[in-house]
Amino acid sequence: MTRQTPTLEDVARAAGVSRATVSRVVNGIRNVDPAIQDVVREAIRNTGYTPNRAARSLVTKRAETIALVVSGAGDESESEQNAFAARVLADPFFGRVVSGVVGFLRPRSMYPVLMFAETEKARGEVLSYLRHSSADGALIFSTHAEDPLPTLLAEEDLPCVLFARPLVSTPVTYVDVAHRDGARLAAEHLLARGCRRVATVTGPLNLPAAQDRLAGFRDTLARHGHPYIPIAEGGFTTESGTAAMGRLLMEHPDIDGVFAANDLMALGVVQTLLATGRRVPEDVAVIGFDDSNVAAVCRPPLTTIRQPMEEMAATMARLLQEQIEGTLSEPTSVIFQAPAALGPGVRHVVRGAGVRQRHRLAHRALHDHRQR
Amino acid sequence: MTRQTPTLEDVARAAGVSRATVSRVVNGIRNVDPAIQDVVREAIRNTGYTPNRAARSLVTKRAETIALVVSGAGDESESEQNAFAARVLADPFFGRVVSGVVGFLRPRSMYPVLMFAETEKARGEVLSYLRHSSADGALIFSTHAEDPLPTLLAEEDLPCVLFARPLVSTPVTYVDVAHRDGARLAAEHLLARGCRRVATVTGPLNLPAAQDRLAGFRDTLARHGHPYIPIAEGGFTTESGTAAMGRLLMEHPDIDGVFAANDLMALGVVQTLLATGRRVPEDVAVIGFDDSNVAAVCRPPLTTIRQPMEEMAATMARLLQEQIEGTLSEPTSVIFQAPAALGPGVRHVVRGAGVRQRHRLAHRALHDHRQR
DNA sequence: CTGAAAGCGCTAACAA
DNA sequence: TTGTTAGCGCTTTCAG
Repeated sequence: MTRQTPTLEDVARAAGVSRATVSRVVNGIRNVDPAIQDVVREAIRNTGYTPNRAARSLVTKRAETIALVVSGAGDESESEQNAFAARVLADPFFGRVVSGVVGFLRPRSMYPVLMFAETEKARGEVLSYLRHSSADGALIFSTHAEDPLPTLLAEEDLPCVLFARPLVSTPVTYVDVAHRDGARLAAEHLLARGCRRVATVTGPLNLPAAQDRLAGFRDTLARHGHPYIPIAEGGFTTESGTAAMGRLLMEHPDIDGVFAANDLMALGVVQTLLATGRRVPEDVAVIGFDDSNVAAVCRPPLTTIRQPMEEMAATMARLLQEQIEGTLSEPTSVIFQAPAALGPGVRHVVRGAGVRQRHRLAHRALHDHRQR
Repeated sequence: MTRQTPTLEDVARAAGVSRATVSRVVNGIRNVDPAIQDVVREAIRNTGYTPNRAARSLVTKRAETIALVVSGAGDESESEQNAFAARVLADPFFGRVVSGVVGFLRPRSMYPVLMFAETEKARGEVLSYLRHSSADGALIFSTHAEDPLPTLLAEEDLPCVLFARPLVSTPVTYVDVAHRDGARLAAEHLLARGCRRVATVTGPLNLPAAQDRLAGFRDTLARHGHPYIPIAEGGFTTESGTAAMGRLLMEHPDIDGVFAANDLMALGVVQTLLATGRRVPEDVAVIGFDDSNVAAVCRPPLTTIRQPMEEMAATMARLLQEQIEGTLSEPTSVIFQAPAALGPGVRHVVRGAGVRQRHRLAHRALHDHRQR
């Protein structure tokens, strides 16, 4: 019934040459007579041949595929797994990331495989997937600070690139944004607006990103004569933003400016402010930090610090590719500047130029690490 | 350097049996002495063996992988390809779909590979990917009515399931929502609110979904004594909603109720209404149709017809699986009811129960089709 | 119930 | 420059 897909053998026969020769032209290896190349290419066209990935992968140990892994830390129960996936995927953050990755992969005819690694078992599957070269490497997006996956991958020298600097020091390549600089811009924005009683809703403080945004915000305000800043910790969700703002208002009802460590929380903050009869931004100015793109659909328009998420994701893919090809031997990090943008869709002058930094690791530390 | 991953051979040696026997227990084939099974399983545990997918796939012609394909119709230029991908991925619709698919796949330790097929070349790649069983089947999400991909797949009997009924009649399985019923609920909602001068912003009218939503809306209103309904065609984006509402107001400034054929457009509609000094919903009531989940982050809360997107996507995965396993021979369609929900997060009483329908195809039509 | 043997389609030495 | 050959790791007849 189902027509067989043509093999190298078929092409070889059609072209009157050996399999090896066909293989050579398919893989663009020189040392093939140009005339024969033409004949072979013609035969390929006639037969409609395309290489069988499984067969090729079996011998080359290359899948020409990369894994896009969303990983957590815990050991969620079966029932919580779907919820985990749903939560991550529902976040607009995800679409932007995939978009950036796909932008890099597409021209290379590569396709990402989507994996989740929030349990011990799932991590094991990711590991064996990579060990078998079912994927040549992984792009890791952790939702928890203590995610063990990066270390597990690094221990086995499996190619991977992280989104965001990991909490534990692991010799691994990552891409991140300059959180402190972004937070500084947020602080300056509020000050420039004339806010004098500012507060911040932070992300989960065990996350480096959340810490850095808080630190950058605090430092800037301190430098401007505001040594004490009320803070409330949130969980990067809209609901947590709503709650956190409620707590802040309880203690400090006269707040006139708020920096929310991400846009979803900023949304929650705005909702609480409106619900308590305050006007935004007349009474209280709010600025977010752009992980998602909710700022674009928000009324009133949300002021936010723009992260070049797509570019960051594309850069991750590029670094992974270099790692797979062996072009990149040492762990590297690329830090993007987060340019300020007021409101959604505002054209920003400062492009987010990536600043690549060599990550020098003490030999000893690396060694110790390998010893586990 | 890189430790070899253990093979069947290794396990066989450790267990003192042949490769074939190990393979049998790995694949759960009966007719293996229980005692030997234990020995083998122990050896598997000790060696840390996991099957090599490429090798297995080479012989079984099964990849245990499915493709999640976002396909367009046109033949976009190179530069437009990224834009295409970005547009689709930015839409929250996408996250919900992936979430639903992953919900089905995860418990089966399967992972989807993400593909785009908006050009001739990309379609070719998807086809050969499936022909080679690099993926066992495809879940297709078309963004255009004249997408040739479903037909191409059907012609080669490659397993696939579509999201939404295709425009051209193709013997292919699909999952859809009862657009007319949903639109009817939207109409009834507006009438119940007391609206008397209603209008609608439709989707691209070459899409069956957009046609059906329009038809359902019109029919219901006609039945209630409103034979004429102003309409403006949009493109399922926020901007197109803004523009369409502007056109409607130009001709009919006294509109007091609007049905937008999706939420993104509803957002645009609301923005135009507010911008022209109208209050929502006091002056003009707006109801959307939920493709994305923007309704949840919208102020004022958007009233919308809820589509059970995740369940629909999960059902697509299930149908594809059945097709791959050969359990499902004939093309089938599953139509979900779209329950009405007022505002975001409102618990709806009517669950979206899937109504499976056999899709009876005239033998002759099918035959003609196969002849191309 | 178990093992031996023959490939799946491809690449990569190694010869010619 | 080209062909021959030996596998990659697995499943699957076919004997035993």
